Amino acid sequence: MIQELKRHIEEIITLTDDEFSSISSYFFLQKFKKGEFLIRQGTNVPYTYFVISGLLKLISTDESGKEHILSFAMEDWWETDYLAFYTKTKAKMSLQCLEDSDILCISLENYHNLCSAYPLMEHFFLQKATSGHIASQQRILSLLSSDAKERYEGLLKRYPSLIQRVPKTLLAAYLGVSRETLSRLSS
Amino acid sequence: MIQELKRHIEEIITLTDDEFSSISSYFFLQKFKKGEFLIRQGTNVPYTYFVISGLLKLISTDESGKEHILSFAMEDWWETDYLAFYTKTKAKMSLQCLEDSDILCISLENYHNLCSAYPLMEHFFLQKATSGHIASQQRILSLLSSDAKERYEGLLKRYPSLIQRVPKTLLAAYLGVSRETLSRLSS
DNA sequence: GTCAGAAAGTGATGTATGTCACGGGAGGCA
DNA sequence: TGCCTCCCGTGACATACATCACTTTCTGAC
Repeated sequence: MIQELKRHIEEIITLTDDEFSSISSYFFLQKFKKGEFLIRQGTNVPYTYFVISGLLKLISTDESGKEHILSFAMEDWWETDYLAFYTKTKAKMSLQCLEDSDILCISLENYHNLCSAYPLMEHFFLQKATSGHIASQQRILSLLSSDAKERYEGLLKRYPSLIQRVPKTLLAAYLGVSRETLSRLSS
Repeated sequence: MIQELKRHIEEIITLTDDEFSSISSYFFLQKFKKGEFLIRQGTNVPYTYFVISGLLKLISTDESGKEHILSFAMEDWWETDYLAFYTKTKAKMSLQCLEDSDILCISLENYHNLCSAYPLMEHFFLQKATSGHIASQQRILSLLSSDAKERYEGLLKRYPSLIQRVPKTLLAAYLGVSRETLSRLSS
């Protein structure tokens, strides 16, 4: 199970077995059932999560009760409410399981200690943060420049497996269109 | 001039004068006039830029010739086409001066060398990348959940100085609405 | 197998926003 | 002064999309 993390980290840096076994001790494994919350809007956010298997959604619910999906976190994704996590403030988002999931958790303190002990890991996280930033920018561009249909096609192209795994209602909440509009696009 | 960079870095980490003077040698200063391009869509992106003074826009021009603004880079901002910069591919965006600007430039090679020589700087860049990611996520949320008027008011609140510095046409291109719609919001 | 709830399609209608066209004002420059 | 360009406002009209209401299909629990 923890081997998934090793494989993932070694896509970017190389580690000895000893190093990795020490690194892995900064994490702990937790299993969640479909529907369970890892983070609830308004509560503390003690961990950042790494998805070994399963699928999560990061959502923000507005005053009118409408759910907006900031991201789907699949295998090999890091996710949390980063602002709340780093600043120790209350979550502005919720993180919820769409499937039964195996998750590695790391606390803020352990995260800092890990980076101090292993500068290579800081390098690893920098690359992850950078590519996350690039991906967000791409999404902003698609929201600025594409209509609903183009955004939908782009999503299918980038994550073809998603359409099998989540109901269209959720894809709509990710794309920023109504369920009905998305339904009419397909026809 | 280079002191702006020192002050900026020291908001996050602390450096001796010697360390900083060595760090600063990885950068060089360049002045740009209003209207000049730091990056042109379709060309190489040899540098990441730090804005000492002035104002830039990071834009993507679509097939129909319409400009979309990914960000305004003001004093103390780091900006480039990150994807093109890190992967040494051609720029998908342009970076252009909205005012005469003083800019520090760092090449990819120097960036890597700087991070290797000064792990503290890697830590600094990690924090910057993280907060950039958080800010992008906030922007995605506002595009998903707010209408044009709310987005405009949010922008004014976050960057009240912008409205003095850039024409409304550009604010519209940032918010993802037409110039005309934005104009009608104010009335 | 039955039933309740979720998911998905679809019609009618309302609305926010885009597009096109025009005019007026402010500022740079010969 | 006159001219040109950019910026901004505004009216008329088109359209993409939201919302509401209804129906059908699917699925999972018992």
